[in-house]
Amino acid sequence: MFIALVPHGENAGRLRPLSAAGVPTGPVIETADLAATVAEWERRGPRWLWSSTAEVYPELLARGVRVERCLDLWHVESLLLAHQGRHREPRGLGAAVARLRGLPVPEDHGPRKRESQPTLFEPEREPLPGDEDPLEAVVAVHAERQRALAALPHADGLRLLVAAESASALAAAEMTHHGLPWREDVHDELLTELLGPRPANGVRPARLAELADRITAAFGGRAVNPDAPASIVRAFGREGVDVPSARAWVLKKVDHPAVAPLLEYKELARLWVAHGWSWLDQWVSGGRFRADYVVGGVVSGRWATRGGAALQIPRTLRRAVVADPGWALVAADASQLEPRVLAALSGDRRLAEVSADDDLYTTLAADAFDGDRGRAKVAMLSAMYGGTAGEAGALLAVLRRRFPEAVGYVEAAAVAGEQGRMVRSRLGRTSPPPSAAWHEVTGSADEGEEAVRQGRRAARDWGRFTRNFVVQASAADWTAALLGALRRRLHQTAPGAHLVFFQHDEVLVHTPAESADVVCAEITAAGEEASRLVFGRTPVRFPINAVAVECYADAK
DNA sequence: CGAACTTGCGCC
DNA sequence: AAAGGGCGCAAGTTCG
Repeated sequence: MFIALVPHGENAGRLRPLSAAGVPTGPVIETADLAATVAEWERRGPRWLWSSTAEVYPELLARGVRVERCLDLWHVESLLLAHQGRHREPRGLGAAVARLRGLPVPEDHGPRKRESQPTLFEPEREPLPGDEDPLEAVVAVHAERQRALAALPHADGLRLLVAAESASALAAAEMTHHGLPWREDVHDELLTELLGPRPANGVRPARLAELADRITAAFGGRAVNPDAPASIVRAFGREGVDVPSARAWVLKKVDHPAVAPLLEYKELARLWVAHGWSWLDQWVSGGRFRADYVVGGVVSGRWATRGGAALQIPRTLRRAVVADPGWALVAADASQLEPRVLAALSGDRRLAEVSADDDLYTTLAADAFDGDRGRAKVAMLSAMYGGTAGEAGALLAVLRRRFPEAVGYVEAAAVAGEQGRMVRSRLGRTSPPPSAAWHEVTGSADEGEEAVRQGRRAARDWGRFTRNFVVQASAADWTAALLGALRRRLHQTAPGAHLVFFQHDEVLVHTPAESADVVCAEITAAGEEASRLVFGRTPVRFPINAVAVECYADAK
């Protein structure tokens, strides 16, 4: 059973039960207490149907209501449009109903960037095109999209994908709601230790000022702005040292007294600017960091975040992520997910055998690279990312000889991209078509040397993108299935435990300490469930390393 | 003057 | 050891 739901105003809303096929099975229900009504209906185990989890669910969570399942029309629309190569078209309910009714399609006004911790307020909703009733619009768009989905050759995969993506959207809202446990005192101590005491706003911390002085001294007393790359390059130039840029790895190779303080400055300045005291003020409150996740924010299906840089938390700050007293954090990551995904995608038997080991690269090295794990890894990464520099080409050739199906799979994807064709993930996430400018450059009739060179380069670049897309997007299929399975399992067997963080192939669960073992077991089970759902009966192993810790920094 | 671009680095 | 893929963010610089 589906229940279509449209909120309006202060915790009011309208719902309508639908059959599995999307046909209304009862009258419209009006409620002045949406949260209570949803909680009531939730006991019957429905699948909620709404225009966008990100818009509807946070308010329900704030009122203490969790739902088990939903179908998120924004994601349905997004995945189906992408499947047709229409990545640039707006996805909201207004756009969807306009397409359905043949009306002009309104622009999506993109989600506004959050400035700080979330506040709850009711955003003013624009009227739908043709003044369509929002509840009727949800029902109509859903029915039409289900028909469209059923007619596709990849219907099963896409159905699974929209379910997993909808579950991911629920998980994302719940993660924001619960927040990542964050010890402000630990963070502050760490900053003070590395940078000196907190300075007044706009003033450089003592440690940075001191390093800046040392840098200036090393350049003979002439002022250098260590925050300005051009200034650094010029300063080295005056000393007779030619550097192409001021990147850390470039400077590391330079022998000059300014290098050491510069590298230290860069590292600390980065911490101060990106995750210093103002970050703490802005993003952490009540002992929680509430990241704002954007599910489906990346074409490959990876999540993005809006504000707070939640997916770029420096490793040193993991010290500040500490479980509440009596609670534990279970940190789990899928080890070497992408090569395993490639093994399953391609059906390469020998690579599947290699995946039996928890450390795939060690076995790969023993199998084909004389035990040299470093080379084995470079070869595999080159296959998945399209690397050619240095040794990579030769190593890739070794890999190709030994694992022809696996390497052939990504190379076919690369060729498709070079020719401007779309590629798809296991479940049907679809790469965007290249831009008009790309076709211009690659299809140019200009036979000049420069034009030909540019065309080849653009083609190769796009091939690298599609080569990586099939792996990265299929990994996103797997993690979406994992998240869906895990949040369901946690709810069933680990009361109180909830997901608090997700980063590409890694999750954190905050749980009452006594449930930590159960949580670890459920994560393993969820991984097996995801592998079966996405890849069927594959011999490829997807081991997950799950460990209960008090502090995130103590994981692995 | 603000907008748009560039640079560099954090994470996977 | 670096470079291949994907991001977000902030400061500096240049553009209009």
